[in-house]
Amino acid sequence: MDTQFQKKSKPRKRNEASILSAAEDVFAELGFAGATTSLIARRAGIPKANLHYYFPTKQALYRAIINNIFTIWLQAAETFDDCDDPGEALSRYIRAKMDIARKHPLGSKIWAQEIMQGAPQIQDFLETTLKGWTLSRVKIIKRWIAEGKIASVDPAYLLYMIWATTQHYADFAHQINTLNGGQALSDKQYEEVTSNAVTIILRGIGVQVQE
Amino acid sequence: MDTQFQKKSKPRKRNEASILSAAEDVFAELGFAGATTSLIARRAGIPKANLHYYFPTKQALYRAIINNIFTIWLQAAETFDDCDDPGEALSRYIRAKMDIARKHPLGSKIWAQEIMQGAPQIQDFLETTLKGWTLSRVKIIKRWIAEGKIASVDPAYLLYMIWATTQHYADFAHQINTLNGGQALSDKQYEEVTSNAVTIILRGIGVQVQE
DNA sequence: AATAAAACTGACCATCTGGTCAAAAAATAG
DNA sequence: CTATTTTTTGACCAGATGGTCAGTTTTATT
Repeated sequence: MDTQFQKKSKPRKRNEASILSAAEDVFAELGFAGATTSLIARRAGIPKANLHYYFPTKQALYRAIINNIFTIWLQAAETFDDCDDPGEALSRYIRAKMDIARKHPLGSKIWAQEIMQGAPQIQDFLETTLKGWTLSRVKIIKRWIAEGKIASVDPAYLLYMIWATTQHYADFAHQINTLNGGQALSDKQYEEVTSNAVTIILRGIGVQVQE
Repeated sequence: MDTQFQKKSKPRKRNEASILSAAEDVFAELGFAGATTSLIARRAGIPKANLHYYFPTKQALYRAIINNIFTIWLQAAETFDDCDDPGEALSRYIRAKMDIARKHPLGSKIWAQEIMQGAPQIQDFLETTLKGWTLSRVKIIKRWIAEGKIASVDPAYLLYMIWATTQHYADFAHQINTLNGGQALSDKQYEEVTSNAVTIILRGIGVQVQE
């Protein structure tokens, strides 16, 4: 029987889920090189040999997690649509990115560490999907500039700024929490921080924004 | 004789320098947990036992590097002075940070990984020096707002945005280079990117900026 | 209940880890 | 040049690492 269409068994589903979750934790905390399969197994509550039954190598496990991160990345990417109103399109995109930073901080950290290490696992993604997406958005932003809808700024640099700001709230959450009296940002604070980012960036590129 | 005032011998100076340089490389690339003393020693061109003669433990070596990063951080911090003109003060600070991001990308990456891992080595610095510095700058920014010199934004969130944008160019240099046709940003591009950041942020908080 | 397939795991392995040490070599001081 | 201090290093250690495997237990199917 073709295993491709075989339903995943109950224990497989349960264990793969808890391994992936533990691995996300550990990879975010220690990076690929620093993470150990025995620590991941311990956090997942299973023996190491069992982990290797589901994911034969540390690399395979890491790649599975990288795949999840891509999926999330693509979801946010889709919110940047070719809209007539740059203010609406950009504010929707920034908000989507801020949302992801809050909901998936571990993925963001793993991504950051991958890039810092020279993207050994995701270089092809950068060169194909990310590059393609960026070029198409650069075109849209250029059109907005040509139509006089936003100030003349280099589109790529604008995107970098959006990425920087939004990912910062995931990657540097610990630093922000420390400055916030040791507390994570509340829902209200996070909404403020999001509005703040949207406002500064939009006003920064000359888009009127109602407060 | 008091060794504290003893001049460092020639070999000591030479070796400590090359070890620190190699260690900065490796820690930035692999994080504290992932870095190995034998790899650092190999890159420094000395046997591992010799490395441990100068830095008894991996921690001691790491702390020495963290100390260097603090020094650099403080240098940038000083450029944010209590100036009458927010535009001038902020643009000077942003430029200083961008400069550091370019000149010391490894330090920035090590800092980023420290924070992502929950700041095991620098928590006290965050709670004392960084917190104190931030509070004092928040006061200055609040005064600017009260005087109507800049728009009403949360000062802390403004600082986060500045940190995010400037550090991004160090931490995510590889991603940016990939999107830049595999080339590092040229001097000219880096100047553009810096001006772009200054412009968007200043305009974003309602400061006129001449282009 | 019988069978086949999937899941589990203790014990094991070669290699690498941070770190030590004693003895040799090089640098420095008198 | 001699004596002393500093530096260098191969060999070594106990523990951890990623990964394997054979045999047992659990689950699913009939």
